[in-house]
Amino acid sequence: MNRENPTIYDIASEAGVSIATVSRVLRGESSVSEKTRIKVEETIARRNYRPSSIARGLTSKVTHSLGIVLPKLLNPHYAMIFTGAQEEARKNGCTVSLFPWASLHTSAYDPALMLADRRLDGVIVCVEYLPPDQTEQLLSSLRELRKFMPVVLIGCVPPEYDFPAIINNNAALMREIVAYLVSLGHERIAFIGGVQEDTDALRRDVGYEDGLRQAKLPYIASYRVYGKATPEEGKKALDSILGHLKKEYWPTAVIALNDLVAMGCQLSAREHGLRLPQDLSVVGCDDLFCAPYLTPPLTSVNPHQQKMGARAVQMLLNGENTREESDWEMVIRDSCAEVSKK
Amino acid sequence: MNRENPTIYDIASEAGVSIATVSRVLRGESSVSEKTRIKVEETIARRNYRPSSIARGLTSKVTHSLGIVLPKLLNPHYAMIFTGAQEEARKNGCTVSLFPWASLHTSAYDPALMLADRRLDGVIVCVEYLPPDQTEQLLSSLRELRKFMPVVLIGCVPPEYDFPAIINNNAALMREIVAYLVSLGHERIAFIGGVQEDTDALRRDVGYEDGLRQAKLPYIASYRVYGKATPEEGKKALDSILGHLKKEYWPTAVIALNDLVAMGCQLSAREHGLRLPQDLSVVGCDDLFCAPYLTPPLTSVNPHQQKMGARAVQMLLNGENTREESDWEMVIRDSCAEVSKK
DNA sequence: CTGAAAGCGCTTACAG
DNA sequence: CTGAAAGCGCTTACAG
Repeated sequence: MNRENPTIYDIASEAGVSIATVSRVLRGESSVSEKTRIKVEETIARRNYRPSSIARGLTSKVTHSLGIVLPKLLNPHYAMIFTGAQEEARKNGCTVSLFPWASLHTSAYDPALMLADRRLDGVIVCVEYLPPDQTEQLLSSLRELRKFMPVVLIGCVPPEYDFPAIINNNAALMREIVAYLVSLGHERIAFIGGVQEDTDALRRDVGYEDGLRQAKLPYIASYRVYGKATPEEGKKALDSILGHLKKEYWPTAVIALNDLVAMGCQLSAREHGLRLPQDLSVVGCDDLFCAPYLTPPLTSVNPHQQKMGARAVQMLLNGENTREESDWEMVIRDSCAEVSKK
Repeated sequence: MNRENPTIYDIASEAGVSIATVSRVLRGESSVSEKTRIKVEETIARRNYRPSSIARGLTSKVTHSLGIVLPKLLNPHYAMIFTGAQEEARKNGCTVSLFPWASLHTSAYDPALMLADRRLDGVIVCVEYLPPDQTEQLLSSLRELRKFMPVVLIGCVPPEYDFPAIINNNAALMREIVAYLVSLGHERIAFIGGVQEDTDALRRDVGYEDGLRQAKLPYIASYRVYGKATPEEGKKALDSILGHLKKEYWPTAVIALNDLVAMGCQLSAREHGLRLPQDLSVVGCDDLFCAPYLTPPLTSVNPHQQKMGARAVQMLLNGENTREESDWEMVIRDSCAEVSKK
């Protein structure tokens, strides 16, 4: 492997011009004569010369690389955001690097700042639940980071975060889901998932309760079970509802925090001998690729993740400093049924 | 936003030392006296100084950033590889940037070489099926790329690719799956998915046919349907088998190229009134997170994607130039049943 | 143990 | 239209 690649000096001397001229044809400046441009381009091609973006970054202060901070890539929800961001970045000649969320809030050696070292052109941070004490630390990390590069947040961003952001209107989303289930005749609607103190869960609870109120349905505490947004926890949660309540009080519908939780609920329901969707309607959120292939195909809310990712990149690159609400749509499949009349 | 961050000069002058000394404490050299080290560290902390990795990269030739080229992040299979790579990279102080596969083989403006510009410390390329003419181009792109940085390949790498690689032994894997199904009494075993000319499909076909031969079962061409590795194509493929054959010839088991294809097969089977798994056993591959939540929970092959990603990073960082086989294990769930005796 | 100086590979005024 | 020169923010011999 020949790692001795030519530099701008090699090209300049071989083409018989100065490095300034080479730099000009590299950047497509029009002030170069046809003749010397061709000469330079020819030797660039012949030598397979590629200018170092590192050196460019040093002088021009632009690195054409962005960062994205994700809780976990394994949840396709985040993979979709990443993909949207990556595609938009690519259109603008930028790449995007992945940073683990941990680096932002652990008190380990290198907090937010291993990002800062990178001198990125900007970074997208997908926020997720944190215990209160760590929230404090995250915020100050982000403030520090912002001194080095633009930052935009995605997710259910708490109001005290004074950053440009794309936020989910989780309250409105929950209201719509509840209304949909009510329209199918459901009166016992459970809501599963979310960490109790988290902004996300808080906003969802608001919408959930709003929805119930609007339908003149009582809020029943046993129907609200908190937990992490995983299939396992979703299963556990529904297990506990079904285990603690007499059958006549069992919910006829359950709203899951996301599709992962919904998958766990479906499993729990099946294990309890419930027929889906006749005995239990389930609604998820995020509209993962597998939603149509679950049994029954899962009704979910599509939050347009790729669009969010792409929009975040635009905000970063345009220096927009706004707080926007992302849009979403319900995707009705077969996991909800009209409640059966007794 | 104050983008005027201090440089090593600022720190040096404020601490009353030379930039060489600051550089030394930055890199933890022991040859610095306790006293000046403390003095320097104090002013670094006070000014929130972060050395620029860009400038460092220029001098030291090490950028601490890796690249990964993926067909698509939306298939969790690749997200897992990425995650494994990212975690291993992190342990070594590196980040990893995502590059779309397209950039490697389209004849667009910037072929493989937008990667080269980045002067990465190495890049992982996950290979996937390409039409023969593009294969040629990919190979030459990779050879060019390799002049700039170490490259390791992951996947079903064709033998003519003379690169360090982590390869899947797809033939052995297929043999094991066939043997498993045979042990359940199956004799009519279909195999769905894969692009016919592709190395991956080729290797799998070898294993599939080996397996049949070993069980003294005939190879029946109608049971082998090619197609892209998506749920939609998987469904179409099984639809066509079930549509063209009399019921008595329907397969009792189907091996899907991957879990995505398997999901489509399950759907097709259900639509044709087949009970799963009694009437049709299904085996997938990749062991995606949703496999346990499909109906029935899908038996699949886990290829240890995170391990592959991590190993690839090690090879890159250690300059290992080997061709390794990745290991894997079958995860038996409930999607396969003994074939029902007539 | 510490500093002066060269160099990494570019871009960007500034002259001409 | 083109070149000489300074500068981007570091690291690394080389002296001392």
